[in-house]
Amino acid sequence: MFSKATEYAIRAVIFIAQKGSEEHKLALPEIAEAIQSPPFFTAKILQKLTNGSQLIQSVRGPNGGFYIRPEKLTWTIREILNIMGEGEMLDKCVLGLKLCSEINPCPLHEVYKPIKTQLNAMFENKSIGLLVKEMEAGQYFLM
Amino acid sequence: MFSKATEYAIRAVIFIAQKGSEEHKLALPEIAEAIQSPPFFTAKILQKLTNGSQLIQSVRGPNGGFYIRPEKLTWTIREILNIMGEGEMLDKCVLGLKLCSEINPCPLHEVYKPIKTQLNAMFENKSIGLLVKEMEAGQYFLM
DNA sequence: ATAATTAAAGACAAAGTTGTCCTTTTTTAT
DNA sequence: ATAAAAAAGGACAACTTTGTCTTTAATTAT
Repeated sequence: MFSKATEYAIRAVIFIAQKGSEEHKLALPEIAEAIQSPPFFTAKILQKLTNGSQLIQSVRGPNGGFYIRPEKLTWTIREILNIMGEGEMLDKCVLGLKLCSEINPCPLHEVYKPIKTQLNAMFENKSIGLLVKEMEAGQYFLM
Repeated sequence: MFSKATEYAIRAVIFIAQKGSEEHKLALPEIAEAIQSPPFFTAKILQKLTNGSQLIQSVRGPNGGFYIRPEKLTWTIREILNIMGEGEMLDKCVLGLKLCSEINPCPLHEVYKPIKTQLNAMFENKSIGLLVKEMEAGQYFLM
């Protein structure tokens, strides 16, 4: 469904939100280990998540690392997808038709419509903070 | 959601099933035109669909082209996905966890479960023949 | 101030995807 | 038999994705 980079991005953000804070930043190796992703590749992804939107924060030097500001916990997975450039997937036609719409539907348009709605809801309703709360309540895994 | 190749594959199969027959085979340029796909690339994809599974038939020479045997009309989109090597997408974890399962769930497992079920149903219930029938009933597009 | 630590940035490489073209093979029509 | 038509198959190129490594810059602790 998503690229490797996007999968790693979502997993990394959840882990950082769960285990990190401004007082206790997480270093790259720890993050990569926790989500079982290639460290150098993960570094690139985390840069993307810090750069424009500052969904996560990064600090260099001793005791540096990554954390997420509390106000960013209201952001949803949809925002991660947008940053990673895969947000359009949730609007696109299943068959890749550029002009697919209600008045110009592809053969799967009607069946896919409710599924697409649920996919959108899933990614727009699950905030990072909620995911962390759910993870604390149950036993979930990121690797 | 799917690769370009798979999108083209699904659209091509539907078009061939709708417009072609053993008596009236469809040539590559006509197919590529109808589904707005790059002709040479489409040729490669059609080869994949003929080779092992013979989901579609091909005949060389004058008046040659592509068509689909009536018995293949019971096959579903899922079969196309399998041939194109993207069938696993329907079983995989949204976050790409290799070990994600009921007892080892990722944070999105529960929300995604019913959606995955519907995606599977969508691709396994829509036979090629049914899609053609639906297309004849309404106004649908493949480009 | 200096050294150590950490992420940032850039270069690079391998593999996969998308797409094009050319030659060969098969089949049909004449 | 021959020529024409069509797909099959192989080679190739551009681009993207995934992944690695090295150097640089920033920060902190001493």
